[in-house]
Amino acid sequence: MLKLSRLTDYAAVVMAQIARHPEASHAATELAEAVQLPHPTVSKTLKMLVRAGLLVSQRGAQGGYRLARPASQITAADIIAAIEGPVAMTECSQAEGDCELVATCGVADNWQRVSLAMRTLLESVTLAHLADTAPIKLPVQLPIQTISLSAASA
Amino acid sequence: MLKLSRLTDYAAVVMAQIARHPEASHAATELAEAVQLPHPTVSKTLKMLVRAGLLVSQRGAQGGYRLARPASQITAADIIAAIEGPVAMTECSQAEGDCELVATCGVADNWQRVSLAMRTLLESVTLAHLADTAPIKLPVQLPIQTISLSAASA
DNA sequence: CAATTGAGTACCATTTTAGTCCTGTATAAA
DNA sequence: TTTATACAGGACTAAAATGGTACTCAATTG
Repeated sequence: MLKLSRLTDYAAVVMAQIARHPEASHAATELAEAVQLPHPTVSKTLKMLVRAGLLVSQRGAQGGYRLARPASQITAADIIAAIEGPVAMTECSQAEGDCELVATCGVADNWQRVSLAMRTLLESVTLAHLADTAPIKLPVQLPIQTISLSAASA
Repeated sequence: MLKLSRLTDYAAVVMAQIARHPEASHAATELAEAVQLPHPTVSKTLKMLVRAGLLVSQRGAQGGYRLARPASQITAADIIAAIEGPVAMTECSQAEGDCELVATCGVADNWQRVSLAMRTLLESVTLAHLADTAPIKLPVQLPIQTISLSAASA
């Protein structure tokens, strides 16, 4: 289904929750209650987000998590990458790209273009958009024509 | 990584292979050799593609598989859906949509919009594009602004 | 120093995915 | 009509990813 993993889903929800109160520090326990998810799982997710540089953590009493930068500067692609690794539709879309079938494959180039277009789409959606309870209104203005399937230099 | 499953990847490769010789009937064995993949796996993939209506099969001697319609009328989304089910980024993006967290989630609507934009993107890429050994040149002209994040009626 | 809260690690259960095999059935050609 | 070819369907197994839990350590505050 080309679905996000459940943890990624959680991550988005939690990030949105934090983004709605950007001033405060949010303890894992508090967040877990707010989003109605098991505490250890939320905690795990938060740690991944810290490691990816999307959140900063403060230990000790009165500690908790805060956004590392404004919600408008955190993208859906960032969140997905934090949990699942870089957005890439196929083996060969990744940097390492050690697929032994490249010779007989014949679709690698084109998949990579599609993959790039998807990444661009996801990079155009910010946490501020996601956290907004009202449906997003802004036109994204994706320059998809120039990116997706013509001369991509990847 | 928001990655395609390996079977989906195979499906795309096999479909492209068939698309390059649309006149002939292609036996599973022949295709397996052409793309250098284990025969039973290719066979399984082919069966799924038939069930999804993307291929038609012919039993008996000289039988095999052919495209059910021109390559230009089969999309990447079709192929993905044939193997993985409908393209949907989150639980709640699907028709059934029985996620109990909708209340506390707060990002469902917006994820659905993103999901829809991705689906549109994948629907704009045809098998003819994928099968083309040269990088795709055509501008896709996705009307993404009107679809992705503004008033979607889903 | 004690209470709070995050960090790290290891582990287990479940689910999904991938791959194989076997038996049945339709078709075409000899 | 017989035989070889080739798809159909389903059952089964193995492997991997995923999700979830538990436990211990480290840091900060008061």
